[in-house]
Amino acid sequence: MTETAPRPTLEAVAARAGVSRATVSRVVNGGDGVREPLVERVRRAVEELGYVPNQAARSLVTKRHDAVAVVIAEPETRVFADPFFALQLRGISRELTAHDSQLVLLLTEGRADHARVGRYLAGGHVDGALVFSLHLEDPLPELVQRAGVPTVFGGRPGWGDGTRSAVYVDSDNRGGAREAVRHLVGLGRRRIAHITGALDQTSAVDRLDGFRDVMVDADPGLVVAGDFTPAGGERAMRELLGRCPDLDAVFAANDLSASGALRVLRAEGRRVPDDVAVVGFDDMLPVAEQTDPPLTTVRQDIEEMGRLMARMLLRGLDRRGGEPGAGGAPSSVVLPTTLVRRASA
Amino acid sequence: MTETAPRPTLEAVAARAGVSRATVSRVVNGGDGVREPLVERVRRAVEELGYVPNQAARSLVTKRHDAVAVVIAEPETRVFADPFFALQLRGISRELTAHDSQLVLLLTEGRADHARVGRYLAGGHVDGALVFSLHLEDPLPELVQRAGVPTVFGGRPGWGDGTRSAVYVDSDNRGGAREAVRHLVGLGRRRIAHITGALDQTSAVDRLDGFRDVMVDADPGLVVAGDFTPAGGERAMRELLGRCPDLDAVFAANDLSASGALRVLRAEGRRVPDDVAVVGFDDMLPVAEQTDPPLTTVRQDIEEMGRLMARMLLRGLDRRGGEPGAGGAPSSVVLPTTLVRRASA
DNA sequence: GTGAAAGCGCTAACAG
DNA sequence: CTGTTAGCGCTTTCAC
Repeated sequence: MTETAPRPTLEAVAARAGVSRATVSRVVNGGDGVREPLVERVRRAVEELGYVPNQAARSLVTKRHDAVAVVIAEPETRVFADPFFALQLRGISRELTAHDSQLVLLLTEGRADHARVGRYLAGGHVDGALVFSLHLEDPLPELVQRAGVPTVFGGRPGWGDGTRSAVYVDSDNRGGAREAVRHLVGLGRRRIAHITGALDQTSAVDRLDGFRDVMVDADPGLVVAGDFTPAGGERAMRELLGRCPDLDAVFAANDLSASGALRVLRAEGRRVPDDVAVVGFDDMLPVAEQTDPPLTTVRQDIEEMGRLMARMLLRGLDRRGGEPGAGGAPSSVVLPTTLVRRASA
Repeated sequence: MTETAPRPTLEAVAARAGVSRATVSRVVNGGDGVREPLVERVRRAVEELGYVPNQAARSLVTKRHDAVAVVIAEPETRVFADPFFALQLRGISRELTAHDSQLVLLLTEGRADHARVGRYLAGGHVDGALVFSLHLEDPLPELVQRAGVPTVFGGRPGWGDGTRSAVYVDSDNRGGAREAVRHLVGLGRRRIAHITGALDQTSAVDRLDGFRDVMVDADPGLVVAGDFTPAGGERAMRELLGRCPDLDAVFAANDLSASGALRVLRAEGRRVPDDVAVVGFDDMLPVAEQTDPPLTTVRQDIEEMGRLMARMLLRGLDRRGGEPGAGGAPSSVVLPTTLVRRASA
């Protein structure tokens, strides 16, 4: 289990190098304003003792932690099954690493976890938080608000209380959905169905709104609730087929549910895109390119969203240190989407 | 971006409740030894001020952090693409949550990250570490060793220096591989090939050894290196087919590579299992059950491995607090595997 | 039972 | 340039 050697302190290094604690501290933190020979002596002492600064002590006085929490309001099962999170995390991770900040991943599955996460955030472990995958009525926004931790949200938060002024990064879900459906219309399809995402998330609602923008008076039977998973897509597709056997196109709220829909269509002997055209959302390569046929979908740059969230947060944090009010608070960003045509529509 | 209200301190709560800091501290930490009326007064003050203890200050004196680092030596891309990690993390997360400990996920992609992770671990942010997916020559074991952080490894570490005494949880990779190959032999197969995992990981080496245990003098051409990914499985299968067109069975080092192999076999018109029998390793349900045909594979309980790792670590940590030497250091565990028969062999 | 006081290991003025 | 001196916010003896 590895030993726990008592770690040397600044004091010890100072003694060994024959200087004061202050000098050691200076050297450890960049070493400007210390003459070369001393720097060298201190460096050696640090090396010999294997000294590493105690972060708790450091944070206590600096109030900085060089760590950012990423809070995902989903069970691990989903977080790790859905490439969406992987991509977003990759973007975030890249940006944080470049800023020498540590990513701390917090998964919250239920009410009990919320308390723990709240304590963690309020406990001053991190400089800021990146929060995703919010569900309507989610206590998280209020919680980070109360914890007093600077936060950037991934996706527009639903309207809780602390949310009005929230900073977020989102895709143009509604616009992207419109484009997808218009494309289907342009293909001559008339009986266009929609498999929604989890409707307790704004992204799903926005995509549904986009669908309705174009299909103003669509048969209500053509809209079926999914949940962003392949299994949900299968279920929805089956229901759709039962209810409206004459449909000739499907717009699924994301690629994962589109893949499920595709499986059902094939099993039912409907040809794609000849009998039924299918469009997804996300352009998650490992999914969209592997389906049979490859999926026409609305592309959003997920990794870039992650990167942007991190960048906005870090910028905001740095600003606190600098002149107050310089540049003002960052404001939310909505990224554009583009339709990617493949074989399914 | 949310405001940063200055958080109230113990002092403030004490003042408000009209007691000393010591008393507030006692109440906050369980409240034994404080008379009821005072407890009540303090509780109310805490509530009203929204007080949350500052962890940095607390850790500084207690040397506890109620947090455990999970270090995965893989890029996010793989971590999130491979359900293996999801399952293991789920097990860990469950156990840590039950112990009210926070999971801190650290991904290390390259040398630069190692330094950062080393600093993080040595910096005293966590009480212990769970480290996985070690590669041969990986500096991580030595690093945690030097950081002086109690650690449990997932999978037997390769033999670095600090590794001899390392505590780990592993599956019986060699035994499982033997069982898989024997099964194939029992089916009457004679030209049995092996697609290895990433051979810089002990699990892959052990499975290869298991294969060789049974196929003592197999044609060396029947062993091709994979890397635990579906793409690697495809590549290996293609090479195998070119090199030994007469093979009649394949044992793949994990389900993911088996799925790749299956795809190639189908594309090449080989029937599974009639022409070529295939066995995988892991029994990762979302993979093994979805392949066509469903995969016969060696099951290991990955979630349980995670849970066990966490439990062993926590137990070790608790022990430090209690009587020293009680029960001695925990020792490594090797979990058994079982063959799961489906349609592919 | 409760409070006073002494640090945990570090940084940040402030002198010199 | 370097050292001395105060704390950061908390827990924990030790008296009362």
